[in-house]
Amino acid sequence: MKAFSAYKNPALAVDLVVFGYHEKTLSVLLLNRNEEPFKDRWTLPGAFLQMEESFQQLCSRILQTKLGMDNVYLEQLYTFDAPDRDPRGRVIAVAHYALINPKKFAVAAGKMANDVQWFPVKKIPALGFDHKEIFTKALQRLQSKIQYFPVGFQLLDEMFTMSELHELYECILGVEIDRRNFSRKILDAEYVINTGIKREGSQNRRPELFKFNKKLKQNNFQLNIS
Amino acid sequence: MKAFSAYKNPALAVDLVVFGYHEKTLSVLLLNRNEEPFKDRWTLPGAFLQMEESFQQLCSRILQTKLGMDNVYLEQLYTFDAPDRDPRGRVIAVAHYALINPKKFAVAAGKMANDVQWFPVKKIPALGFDHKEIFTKALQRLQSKIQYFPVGFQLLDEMFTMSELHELYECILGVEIDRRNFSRKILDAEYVINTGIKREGSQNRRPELFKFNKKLKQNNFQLNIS
DNA sequence: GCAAAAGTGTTCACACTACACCCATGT
DNA sequence: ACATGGGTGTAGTGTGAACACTTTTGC
Repeated sequence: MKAFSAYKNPALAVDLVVFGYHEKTLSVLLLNRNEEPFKDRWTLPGAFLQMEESFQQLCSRILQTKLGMDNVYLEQLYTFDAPDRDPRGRVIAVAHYALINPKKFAVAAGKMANDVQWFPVKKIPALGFDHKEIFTKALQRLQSKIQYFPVGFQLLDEMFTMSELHELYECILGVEIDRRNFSRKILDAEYVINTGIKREGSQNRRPELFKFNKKLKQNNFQLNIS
Repeated sequence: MKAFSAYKNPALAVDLVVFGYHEKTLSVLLLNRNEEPFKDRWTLPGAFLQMEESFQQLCSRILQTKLGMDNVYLEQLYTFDAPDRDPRGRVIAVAHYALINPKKFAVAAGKMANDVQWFPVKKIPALGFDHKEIFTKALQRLQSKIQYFPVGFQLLDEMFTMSELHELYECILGVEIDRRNFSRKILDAEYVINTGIKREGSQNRRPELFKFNKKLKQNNFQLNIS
């Protein structure tokens, strides 16, 4: 039995598309590279896989060390294999995307110097490597998945109003959705549970607060956007 | 700038789930391993990635050398990373699935000794490694994708009857679909073009032959199964 | 004429859209 | 009283599921 590691293998990395939702804007976390190649260019956070590490562990490592985050929604996206995608040599990137609530990691904002920044998805700068392609694929995945699967709650607080959820969907999908029909669909699908609590401090009528229904039996939800 | 290949990296392989449709049955190609580990067990065909090779190229290499096939529909499925998935050491597998028409590769049947065989998806034997998991994921992907995307034509001949297409969908999805409603949906979505030719040799009325509409503008198709 | 598969049409119910109206709260 | 956002209801339309009938062919 041969030892594979004796052979030359391509390097294996994970790149992360970290989505955050804040002030009615969907954003992505980017790092400003401080070394070649692509020095001073914005890129997705990433790291190389260690020999005994799972993707999950590596993702956590990236999120913790570079971004001070933990315990977030993660999903494998796609594996990018273009032989010339990294000028340093052959690097295969297993892209993942994460959904986080930026508010929860405000503590880590100290680390957030000029070299780590949120960028609205509508205003992504030029990216190094093939990261633009990765980002685009991640956004598409999120947009299609949110139409039939309860993803997106990870971007909000524990409790949220129907309006906030509605705005999130409109923001991610980039379309207008009828407020009342949306509400009915969410309720019919039993995506959320009414906590009975109402949010105080509003200028108008106090909206009801909902939380995500974690014990969702079967998924009836289907949004049908263009 | 460091040379990555100097470091120890996990080995990188591609495993293939090759689907074929024949005599109203969806099948998968399996290889009988003739070496350890999992000697004499059935496994998915696969191979290790070479340093300058793309996934696409590697898939072609596997299909050609092991199976005598070429020019097939291919799609990346998922990347499997469990550290213990291969007893020989750390191997990451980038799974792909392929759709082929077995009839077209009947020539290669000479190669098809006891060690390469089609297995109906309903009768998959115990598989080595984590290949059962890979197979399951591939089938699920195919089942969901066929409901909204014109995949599946690759499994049929160039020209086919509506009944054949209908049977294919029922077979892949494992449900009954109303013949007439199905036909209307396929036609409305402009998935197919009526060639005007009718198939001879039938015992009954001669069915019209269709071919896949390759110039499909936008995809209206949506099947909505269970 | 009969059986069996292929082609076409029709009804009906429900789901989704597009609305309107009332309620609660601050100014 | 009014403006603003929140909560609920309803009428109409269109799509899709369920179903029936006619046509073509071999025996």
